[in-house]
Amino acid sequence: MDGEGMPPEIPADVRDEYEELLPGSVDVLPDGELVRQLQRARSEQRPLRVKLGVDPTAPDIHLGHTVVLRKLAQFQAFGHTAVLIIGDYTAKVGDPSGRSKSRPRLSDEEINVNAATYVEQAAKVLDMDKAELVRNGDWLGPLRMNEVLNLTATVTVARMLERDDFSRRYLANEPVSMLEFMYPLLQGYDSVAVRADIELGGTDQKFNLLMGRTIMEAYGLTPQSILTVPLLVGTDGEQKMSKSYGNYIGVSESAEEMFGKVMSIPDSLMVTYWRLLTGAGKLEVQTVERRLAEGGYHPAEAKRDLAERLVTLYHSSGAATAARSHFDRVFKERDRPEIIPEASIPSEVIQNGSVWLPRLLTALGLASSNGEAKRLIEQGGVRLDDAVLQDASAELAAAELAGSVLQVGKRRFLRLI
RNA sequence: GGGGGGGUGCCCGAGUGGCCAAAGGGAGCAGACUGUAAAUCUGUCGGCGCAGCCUACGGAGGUUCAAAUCCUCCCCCCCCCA
Repeated sequence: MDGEGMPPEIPADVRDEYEELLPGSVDVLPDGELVRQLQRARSEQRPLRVKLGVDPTAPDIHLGHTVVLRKLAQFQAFGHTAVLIIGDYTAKVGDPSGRSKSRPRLSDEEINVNAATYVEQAAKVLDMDKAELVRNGDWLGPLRMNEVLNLTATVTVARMLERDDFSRRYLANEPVSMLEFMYPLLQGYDSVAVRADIELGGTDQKFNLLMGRTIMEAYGLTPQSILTVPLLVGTDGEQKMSKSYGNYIGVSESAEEMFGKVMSIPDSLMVTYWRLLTGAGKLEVQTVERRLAEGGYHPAEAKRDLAERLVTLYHSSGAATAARSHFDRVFKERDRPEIIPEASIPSEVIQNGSVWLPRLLTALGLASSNGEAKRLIEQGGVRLDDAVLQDASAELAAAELAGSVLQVGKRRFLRLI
């Protein structure tokens, strides 16, 4: 994971740069090309154009996206140009990478909304003032049929089927649409359009990134080199972080939420998160790893530190400290949080001055149906002022509920007013 | 264009006329244990104030006392041949 195949001789003038950019990458291809580009940039006194394409397919950026954004920010820090492509057009095609199914195609409105929040959230990691921000609809939209045909002529079906997920689906008798075949071609054309020197992406993008080289060459350009970063495993510890798997931590989530989600990751993921998400140097990560291995650092404590660090990054150190004490209070001491959201009892659930508990829970959004609410109650998951309620048929006097704290599960609290 | 296979709950998948709100697994949710970790165990897992009713097995009709299961038409996916 730390840059295999490091060329034996790194010229002194770019060594620092190279040794900072390489860690945290998986593939840097072709061999030695990055070093040559860094040197060329230096001798020609021009920054490298470093491309990153993101498709606004979901409204939020999560920590998984930040891995590659951080890498891009590193290039920025060395004076190179970050070219951030919002794939408004490709979002409509839907990248099938790593998926067993084709994605649903999005509407223009969804894409625009998503694109706006993406840029806003990417700014938490990237210096957007220095970045070049473009939308690929600007050049993909106006393409004429004959230009598209020229593009498709650059690649063979056999080459397409080299892509792992295409061939897997093909062999499993699952559909692969022609539209999906277009995706790598369009992404490659983006590289032509922005004259990319380097393209970054997750490891699942390797094929697409390499396709960019083929296509740039076909268009008479110097092919980009590529750098891939690891895919971040989500909070479930199993699958890559993704909104659709529900295992993500969004960069715009509240400090408390973020802290809690980090605490819920499996221990085995801690060091990886430390390495990929915090910006901590190699040495620091190694120290954490060693202390954990030696047993002098309790994993729960290490995870708190990790959570605090991440919250600091996306909120502030004050918010992080507060989130930490909130966490300890609620989950370690099993106490109530200091700040509990308030809600009034909806009038429609009150009948003759009393409320049927399941209906109350549903009305307040603490359960999705009366049936689920009953289940929660019967299983001892509902408390009123710290007392477990187990009678799902209970009728409570509405007047007496005011001021009480309703708790569902371990973490959902609501004060009734 | 011809022939064959298939579409089941969030996902995988069993089920070929009643015992089917549909086996089993996974995910989720709640509980126990704990460090909101892992592993494990228990319960639950369409809706309805629920011994009943409603909605559901790609869609629409039909046969039947009774259909996820049988028939007709349609839609979608895959394979083989052309």
